[in-house]
Amino acid sequence: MIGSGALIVGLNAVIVAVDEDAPQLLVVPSGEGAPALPFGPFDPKTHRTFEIGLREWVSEQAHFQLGYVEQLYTFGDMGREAPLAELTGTDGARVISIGYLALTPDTSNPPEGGGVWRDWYRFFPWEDWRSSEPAVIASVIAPALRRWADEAGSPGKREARRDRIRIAFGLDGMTWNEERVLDRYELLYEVGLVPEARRDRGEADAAPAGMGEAMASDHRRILATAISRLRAKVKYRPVVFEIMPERFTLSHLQRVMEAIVGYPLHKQNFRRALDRSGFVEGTGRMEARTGGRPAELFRFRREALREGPASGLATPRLNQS
Amino acid sequence: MIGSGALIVGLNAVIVAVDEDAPQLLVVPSGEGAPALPFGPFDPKTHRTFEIGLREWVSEQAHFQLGYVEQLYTFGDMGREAPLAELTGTDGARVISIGYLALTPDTSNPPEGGGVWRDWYRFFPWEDWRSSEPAVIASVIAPALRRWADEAGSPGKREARRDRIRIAFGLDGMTWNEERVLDRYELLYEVGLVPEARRDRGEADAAPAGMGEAMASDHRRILATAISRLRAKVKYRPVVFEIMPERFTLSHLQRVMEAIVGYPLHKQNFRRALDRSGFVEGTGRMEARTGGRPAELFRFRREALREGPASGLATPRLNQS
DNA sequence: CCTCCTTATGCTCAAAGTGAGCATTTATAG
DNA sequence: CTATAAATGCTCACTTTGAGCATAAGGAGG
Repeated sequence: MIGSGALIVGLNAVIVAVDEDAPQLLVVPSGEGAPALPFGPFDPKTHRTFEIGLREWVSEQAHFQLGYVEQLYTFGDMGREAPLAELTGTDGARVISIGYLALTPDTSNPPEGGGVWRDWYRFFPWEDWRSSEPAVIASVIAPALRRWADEAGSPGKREARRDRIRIAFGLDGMTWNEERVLDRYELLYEVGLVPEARRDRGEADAAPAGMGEAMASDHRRILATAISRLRAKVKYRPVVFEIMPERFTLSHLQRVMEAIVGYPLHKQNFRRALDRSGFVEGTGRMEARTGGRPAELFRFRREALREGPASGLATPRLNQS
Repeated sequence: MIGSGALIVGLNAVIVAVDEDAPQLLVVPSGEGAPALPFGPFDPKTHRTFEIGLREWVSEQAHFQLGYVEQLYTFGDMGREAPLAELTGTDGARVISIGYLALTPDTSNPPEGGGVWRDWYRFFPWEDWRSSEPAVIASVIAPALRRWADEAGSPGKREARRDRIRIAFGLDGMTWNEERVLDRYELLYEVGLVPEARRDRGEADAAPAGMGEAMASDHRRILATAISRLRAKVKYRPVVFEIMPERFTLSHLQRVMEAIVGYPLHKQNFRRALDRSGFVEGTGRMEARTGGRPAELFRFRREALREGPASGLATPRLNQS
């Protein structure tokens, strides 16, 4: 039973690293089998700030030191308790959780405590447009969404649904906006295309295949929020360098950016913009294992932050194929 | 187990409207005299979501219907309780507050319940660069900050402080970045230049004059967060129209944008960009009371949201004077 | 050593977008 | 009828983008 409004605040961390080709996410096993985001309670008595609390239990639980950390959003919709109860052992109380995004350059360090690194596109297959439009969209998502739009009660609602679909997934001539990760997930959830939706409604039948791996509770929603934020942020603040090693080649940096934004970049134009930004400087050293001409190793110029109105990196989309 | 420290979640609303020349903020009186943001507790038993809770008590307290609402940030640093206790009558418990930004077009509606509309630059005089660089910066802020930098223990720290100052206030050749409202407020707080800093530290001596009106608790920090967010957001999402009336002249729209971003815009270029964006369309009707040639009344084209990758309005800065 | 393949880097060109400012039009106030 | 105040129109030089072609420098295979 809910006491006199018992409230528990949980802290959720979306911990991201990028391993050349795949954006990696730290997940921990949960009771129900579905992976979960690292989760820890906020203790009002001992934690002076949320961030301190977060760093503390992440270092305890995952033996992992967080670097860059940023608050995402506070989730508190009713109905999240049931699935959360198992995770936290806090039956009955209202749980609200504050999501955080953390970036780290090291995936080498396999976190202890049961956590594992997982490609985030495993949870969002429709978000990876690097090689081409993900097949699930045409084969599963678009048809199911259109069916849902057709089922709407009135012609007005039908149009509203169609618009939402067009905007979220860039269908019918609209361009794909990679930042709408959360919009897309919420739409899929509402339409019942992701396993979590069926689970939360207590429905027995399974969601269609190919819709990504489910996560515990509403963690996939939190992850979607994190991806949206990160995809937007790399463009207006040089946060990518938080997940780059000390030295890197420009191709490596490009692959990391592509892994994040989810689409291929035009190499020459990416470099030109990078060059103008002044964010990187050559070290003179070379990386030989490229399989072709050796590439120069670059380094992030921290001073650049003090020079201009620190923006992010350009992401010139590569068109065609 | 989870610390059983009592936790209370409060909801704070930064409710903004723009009255032609001044961005208006809804404030309520607080016990200590300093104005406060409308504040209400989140009731875990009856409020299904935060937003519902927020709308509910705003409509109860201020007899005011909120339109556009967006979550800002969750504040929970320890040390906010003392000043908050008076406001909320919740002594002893740890209070965390979730800040929301709400936009509304109507200031005509003078809110009941003791709330009043106040120009937000009253609380942030140094943020208003519309007519010229605010005098306080050169007369009070810059000298005090430089003094603070000079007092640093080591040369390294001194440089770090100087950098922070340069970046936050755009001094020494750096350009003023209007979005760093929160950075600036936090710097001023840390240095002790705003009344709240002295109050929170229990110091008796007053902060320098001209540093804006203090607010209750950490409300000025929340307001700074809101301004930062809004200034950034108008540029990448057409949220301005949430505070515009149904019909408006382009000059009116420009004045509202200027009120928000805090600097003057280049009229012709602003219009050209607006025109290209397709966000507005002429209605054919005219507004006569301009004091010069009558201006056409325009209207927001909601459909525009469905056409492009909905961005915001351009803010071409007007240089010189 | 020579040739082919692969990835890194350089450079060019046209189209689009920006920053500044001059020029016209249409009211209102003497 | 004239001076003023805004609203609108339009130009021009300069940057920034979008697309691609061209060259350079390793390794692998003959």
